[in-house]
Amino acid sequence: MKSEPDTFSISDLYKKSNQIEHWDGVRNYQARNMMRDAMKLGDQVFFYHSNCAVPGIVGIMEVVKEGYPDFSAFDPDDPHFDAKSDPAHPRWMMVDVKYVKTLCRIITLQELKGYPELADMALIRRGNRLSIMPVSPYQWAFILAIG
DNA sequence: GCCAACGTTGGC
DNA sequence: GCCAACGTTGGC
Repeated sequence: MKSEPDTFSISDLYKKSNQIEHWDGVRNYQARNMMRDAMKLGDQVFFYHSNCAVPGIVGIMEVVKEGYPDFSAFDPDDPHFDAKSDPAHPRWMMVDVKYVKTLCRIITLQELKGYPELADMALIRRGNRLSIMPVSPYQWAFILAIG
């Protein structure tokens, strides 16, 4: 899962009470579908810092609540407000994630691009701007091992 | 700040 | 349903 550290970084998650945050504001159908259908309780997730000086994987978190309506879409004062989503027919979903650990170093996008083993990763493929992407068990183990 | 790559919107 | 215009993402 990507987040811009200027907006919400892994240390912001660390500082949350219970170290839990709801992953609101995602307004992309593919990403929503993953939170709605694919992400299950206890699933581990990489935290990726995007749109910053050194983009890359910075830590690990865990799904502690499965997909449910993103209430930030209902609030006209919220920057992620969407009039087409209402509580009766919520369009956008989110999950809750909990801090697990911060990696000892940033595994940078530049480094990730260098491994043939990761060539199939959605993150690596050119032009992929999804904010939530799948990681295969092999890719997960590989990245943990180089971290 | 630039710009390529996407996703969304809306006229037709 | 097509597709041009537009907005956004995010690396660089």
